Amino acid sequence: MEVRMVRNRFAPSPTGNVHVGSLRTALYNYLFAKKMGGEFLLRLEDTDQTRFEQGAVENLLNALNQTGVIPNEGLIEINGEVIQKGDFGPYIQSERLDIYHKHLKTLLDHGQAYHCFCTKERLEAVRDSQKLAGQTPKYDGHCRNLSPEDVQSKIDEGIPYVIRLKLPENVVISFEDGVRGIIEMNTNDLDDQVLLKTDGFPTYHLAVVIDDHLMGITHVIRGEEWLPSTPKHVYLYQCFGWDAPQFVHLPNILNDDHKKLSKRQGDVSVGDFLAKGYLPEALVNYLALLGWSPEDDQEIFTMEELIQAFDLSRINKSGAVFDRSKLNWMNAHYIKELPIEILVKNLIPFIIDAGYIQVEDVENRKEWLEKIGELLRERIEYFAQAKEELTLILKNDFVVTDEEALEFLRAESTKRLYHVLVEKIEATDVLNASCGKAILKEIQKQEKIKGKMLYMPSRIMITGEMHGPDLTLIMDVLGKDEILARLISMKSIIE
RNA sequence: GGCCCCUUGGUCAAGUGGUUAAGACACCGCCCUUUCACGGCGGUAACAGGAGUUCAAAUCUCCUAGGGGUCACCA
Repeated sequence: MEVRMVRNRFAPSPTGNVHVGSLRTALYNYLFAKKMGGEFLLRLEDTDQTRFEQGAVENLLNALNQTGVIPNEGLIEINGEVIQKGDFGPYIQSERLDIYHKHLKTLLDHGQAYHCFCTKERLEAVRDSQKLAGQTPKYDGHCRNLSPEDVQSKIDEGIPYVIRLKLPENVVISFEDGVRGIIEMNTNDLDDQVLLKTDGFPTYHLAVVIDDHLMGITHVIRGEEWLPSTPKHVYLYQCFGWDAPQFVHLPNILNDDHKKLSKRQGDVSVGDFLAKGYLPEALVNYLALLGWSPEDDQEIFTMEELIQAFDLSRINKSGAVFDRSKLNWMNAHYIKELPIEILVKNLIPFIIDAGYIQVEDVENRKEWLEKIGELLRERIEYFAQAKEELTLILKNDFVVTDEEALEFLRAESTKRLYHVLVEKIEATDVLNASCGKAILKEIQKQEKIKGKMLYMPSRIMITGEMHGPDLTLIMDVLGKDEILARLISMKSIIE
C-alpha cells in the first residue's frame, strides 16, 4: 500500500490575537507532522473581509515563532518578512478566488449546487417563523428548483445571489473521526449550506475542502466545533470525487465554568501569557498535556520529546478545563531551570517597569541583576510577579504598622541588636551575603540574641516586612550604604 | 428545541473484562528553616445513576440524567 506523506495545516483567520486553543491545535498539527516526518503548513483563511484586523498576520506568525510551532510551508516568516513558500500556493484564500469559482462551476454543472436569490430579510423571516413553530431553523428550499431560465434571467436582472450546496434528502453521511470513531448524520438534519457569498467570496466550508484537497492535506486536525459541519465537507469531497482526509477533532479547552474558554474570563491569547512573563516552552508543555497524555508519567517535555512521544490515538475525547495553577507550577519549574543570563534577560523589562532600574543602567548593574535573578528564581511563578516580590525588599519608604512586627521592634533585645548591627556594618568594607551572615553570627554569640529574636527584628528594620527572601541575600542586594540608611531611619522607633 | 459529542477525585489524567483504581496540579499535615518561599515525606479525595451481558465490569450493550458543541452570506 502506498503511504502518503503526512501533510498538516494550521488555518486560522486573521483576527487579532492567537487564542491558546488555537495554539494547541497548531501544536498538535505540528507535533504530528514532525513525528511522521511530514509537512506542516500555514494557510490564511481570510474569506470574511469584514473580520480582517490590522497586523493580525504579523501577530499570528509572531506567536508561532515564539512558541516554536513553526510552519515549514505556506505563510512563513523569514528575517522578519512574511512570504509564501511552497508548491501548493497561494496560501492566502483571498488570492485563490478563481480556484473556488472554477470548482464551484463543476458543482453547478452537476446539479450539486444552486443559485439562491433569497434576501437576508426573507431568510430571517423564515428562520423566525421556524423557531416560533419549534422547528430547527433551516433553509426552506425556496430557490432549490429554479429553472435554468429563471436563474439566468434573475442574474441578468442583476439580483444578488449566493450559491448553496444541494444536499440530497434523507441520506446518511458517515465518516471516521480520529478521536471519536464513526460519526453518522442524516442530510435531513443538515442545511443547504451557502458555498459562495454575495460578494463572490467562498464560505469556509467550500474553501476548506478545495484547499485541503489541492494542498494535499492528509490529516485535518481542528477544533471540536467543526464536528457538526464535517458531514457537509465529506459530501463535498464526494461531489468532487476526491478522497477525504483523515479528520481529527480536538476537544475544547474550557473555563472553570466548563464553557468554551473565552476572553471574558481573563487571559486567553498567547500574547497575553507571554506578556505576563510565561515562558513559551512552559505554555507549549502545558498545552500539550491539555487533551493529550503520554504513555508514561512524564510531565516535563522539550519540544523534541513531545514530537517523539506524540500519538494521535492518545488524544482525549472530553473537554479540558484550563488550569491556571498547574500552568503556574509548570512555568515556575521552567524558571528554576533557566540559565542565569536568560533569567535576567526575561526579568529586566519587569524590573524596569517596576521602576527599580533604569534602561540605561542595565549594562553596568549586571551583577546586581544576577543577584536579584537568583533571589527571585525560587519565589515567582511568572515574571510579572517580580514587581510585587521585589517591592518586598526594595521599597525604602516603609512604615511598620503590623502589631506583631512592632512587638519585635519593641523587644528589649532589639535595642542592643540595633546598635551592634549598625556598628558592625559600619565597620565592614562591603556588605555581602557571607559577610552579613558572619555579622549575625557574631551578634548571636556576643549578645546572646538568637533565632527569631535575632532575624525577625533585623528583617523588619531592613525591609519593614516579616516575610521575604533570605536576609543575608537581601543585604547582598541592597548593599552597605542602603542597609545602614534604612537601619538609621529606624532609630527613633527602636529607642 | 433538532442534531452531534462527552461523562474516573476540585482540576489535568492513567486505565481497553480480573489493579489495594496510577501519576501530576491544587488542598491539608509533618520535616527542613530566622520568616515566606523552595525542597522532602505523608494524607484527604473519583469510576454520574440504573438495567443488562459475564464466573468477573471503570472497561461491553441499552436506558436515564447532566454537561458541552452546533444549527449565519463567521471562521
